[in-house]
Amino acid sequence: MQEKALELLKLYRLRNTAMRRQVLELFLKAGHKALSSSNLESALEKTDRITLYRTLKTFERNGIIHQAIDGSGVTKYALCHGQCSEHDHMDDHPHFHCKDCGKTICLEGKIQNNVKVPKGFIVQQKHFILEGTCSDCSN
Amino acid sequence: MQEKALELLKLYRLRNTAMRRQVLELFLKAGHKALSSSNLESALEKTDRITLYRTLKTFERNGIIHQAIDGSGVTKYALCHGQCSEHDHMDDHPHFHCKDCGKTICLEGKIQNNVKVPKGFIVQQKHFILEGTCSDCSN
DNA sequence: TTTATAAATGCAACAATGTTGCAAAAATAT
DNA sequence: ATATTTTTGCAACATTGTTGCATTTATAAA
Ligand SMILES: [Mn+2]
Ligand SMILES: [Mn+2]
Ligand SMILES: [Zn+2]
Ligand SMILES: [Zn+2]
Repeated sequence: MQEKALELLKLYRLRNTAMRRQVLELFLKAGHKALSSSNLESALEKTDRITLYRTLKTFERNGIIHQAIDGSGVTKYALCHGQCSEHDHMDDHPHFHCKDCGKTICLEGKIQNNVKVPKGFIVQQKHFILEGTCSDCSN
Repeated sequence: MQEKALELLKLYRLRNTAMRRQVLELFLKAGHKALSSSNLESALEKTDRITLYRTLKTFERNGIIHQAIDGSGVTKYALCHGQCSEHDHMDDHPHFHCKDCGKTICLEGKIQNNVKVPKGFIVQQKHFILEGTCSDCSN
């Protein structure tokens, strides 16, 4: 994971700092699971929430992570698996939010939509949230 | 509108207070538009944000209003037009969020979904958010 | 390898929002 | 009119988002 993290930082021309390395490793480890600031904070050795905040913004801006909208009111991010770029995130997949454990994960597949919007409305992005119980919690 | 508000309070057996009447009237006037606490606060004459908070919770609990999840990070509520009940909201319709003016509205129609969830996952609710530019902002 | 430069960090500071406890006030039931 | 039950308003606290600025650090240049 460490190599992958360094690789990514180099690829995106971001300076190699302890915070960035660690946060990136946590996202790589998380895979399709979305992480909140507080998730990350408790997993980090040294934690300054402002620096973390800016790190997340930087990663988001660069298309390394995307916000996983889950309707919980908690801001969560997950690794971009496809190819995202600045302000043009391709995270066009549904998210599942478990009400029991609070976990949010990125699901496979594109969002289908046959929603009719009123005249004059222009749709630029879509978010599909499924809420319920995850496999860990349903047993 | 005043009569309608009083009617609803009676129907749900909620005590007729100034805050409840006014908030309800604002929702009735808003129609399909979702309102945030701060929206409401600036529209109210007398505003105690805690009382407003509890009023919204009460209305939500009773199925008078539902949260309009729009991914903006701002909690917004809109009138339940169908028949919602405690903890069983039927707000099974998409929401449109305008990035330009921040407005969120409830769209017509049920949410379609052909999303495949992994084994063991149980879906209880769905949210569909369309983001873009509303008719007021697209001109 | 040292030094210069550009960027990131850490802290203070502030705002907004969510949330509970509790005494006082108000709405309804008796 | 009075008793009972709810609601309100305030204090208080927590979490999160956000910016400015001086200091530190990473990288580029010499
Ligand atoms: Mn995702
Ligand atoms: Mn709605
Ligand atoms: Zn779960
Ligand atoms: Zn708009």
